Amino acid sequence: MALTADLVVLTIREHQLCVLLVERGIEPFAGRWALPGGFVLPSEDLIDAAYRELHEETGISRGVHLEQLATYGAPGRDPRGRTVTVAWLALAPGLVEPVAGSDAAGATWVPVVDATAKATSLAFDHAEILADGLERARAKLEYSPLAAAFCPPKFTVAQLRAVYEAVWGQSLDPRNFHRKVTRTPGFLHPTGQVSNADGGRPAQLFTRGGLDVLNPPITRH
Amino acid sequence: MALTADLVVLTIREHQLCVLLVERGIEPFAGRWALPGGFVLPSEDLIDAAYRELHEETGISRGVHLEQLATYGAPGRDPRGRTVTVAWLALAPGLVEPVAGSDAAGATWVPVVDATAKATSLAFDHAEILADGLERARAKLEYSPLAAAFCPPKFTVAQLRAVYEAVWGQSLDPRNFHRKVTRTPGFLHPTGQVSNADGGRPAQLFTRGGLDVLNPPITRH
DNA sequence: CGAATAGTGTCTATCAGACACTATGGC
DNA sequence: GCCATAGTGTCTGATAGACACTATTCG
Repeated sequence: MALTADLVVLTIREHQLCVLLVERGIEPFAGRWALPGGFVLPSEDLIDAAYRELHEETGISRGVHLEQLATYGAPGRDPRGRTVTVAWLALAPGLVEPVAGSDAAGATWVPVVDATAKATSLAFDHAEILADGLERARAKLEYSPLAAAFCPPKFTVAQLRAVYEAVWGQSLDPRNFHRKVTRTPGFLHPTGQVSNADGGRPAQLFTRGGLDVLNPPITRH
Repeated sequence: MALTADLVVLTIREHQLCVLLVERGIEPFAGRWALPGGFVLPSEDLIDAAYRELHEETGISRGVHLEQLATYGAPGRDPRGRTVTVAWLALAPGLVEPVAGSDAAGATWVPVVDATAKATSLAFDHAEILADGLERARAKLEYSPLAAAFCPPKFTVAQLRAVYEAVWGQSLDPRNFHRKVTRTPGFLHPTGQVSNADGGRPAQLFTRGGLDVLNPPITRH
């Protein structure tokens, strides 16, 4: 019984939700796009395998949210034989560049709209895993402060709103959003610094607060 | 690499949330309580293994909600060697009796207050798995119509409320609860029949509606 | 009748969404 | 001044929770 760890790594680039995909260099599915991943080592904890693969593909090892997604083990999912994969969801800030110098022939950020449109061209059952990961991410933005995981350590309310808009694919009222997130105690921690990167009035910079459940949630429409 | 399926099977008995536990007959952890489970067969789908184990322990094969919980694979979790387990959450109506004639030395419904109090006496990492299952069940009652999975095919609003009260461990206002669940379109489907089992005014009997997400949710205080 | 449970109506505080308005920067 | 973005105030409709009240059965 072979055990692997596969990763749904999401980030925001140019206001678009993107997923990290690799082009497979070997059979099966050589030349096809796949989620990054690999075998779990014999005495390695499952989450350590996920962190290791994440580091090998992206070069990053800190500041990334990582949570277990689900486990997939349909008997025919790998033509080489029985392989069970534990899938993980990782959320990375937008500034991360994937490294091509690893075992990934070419790791690239692909907009999820493109990836899901070409879902049938993904290797193994990775289209299903990707869909589950997207659903999990979209749902968790509502009731957890997870959106901040897509932002750099210090960020503005507008940056945070851009995350919600990219993940949900819908625009939100900037004024109501601002009021909502700043008046949820523990969600954001003000730094006193400002950023005027966008040409308008300078915006306050925040860091992530210690909250882990949003109550009331940020509602999606 | 050994792969197993373990089950957190919950039900309501006498207004108490109970979990199905078995007494282990063999080493390791012989004589200790454990979650029911067993090995996944070489060419068996993961969910089929979960259904099979569930059937072997409880005799039931239909009308049970079953969903994947998480996968646990810490290197030292099984003293016999590397074993990864996919844990499942099952919710059963209250009338189910466990069968003792299977490979389980003795499967019993244990109130979760007792099971969590004696958490350290559970085999393997089953205390952690049980805690995760309980947390999942409690959270899902809020935003899904899952509570009906604890009820027989036809049930009253009071029975449904008893599920929420047992799982959450808090009492709810019967009048507001009634208004809430009956005015959420698609949650409950009226049958036109009544039940007068409780001595007061006869109550309407409902079946589960087709809804799969409660919006707005049933809030937990 | 009283006791018990089922079910409805109503009040109030709160909140999401819409949107007018003010604040503060660059050009 | 003009434009863009940041941030606040206010109105309205919806809703959760508290609880008075009516309805229907049993004994």
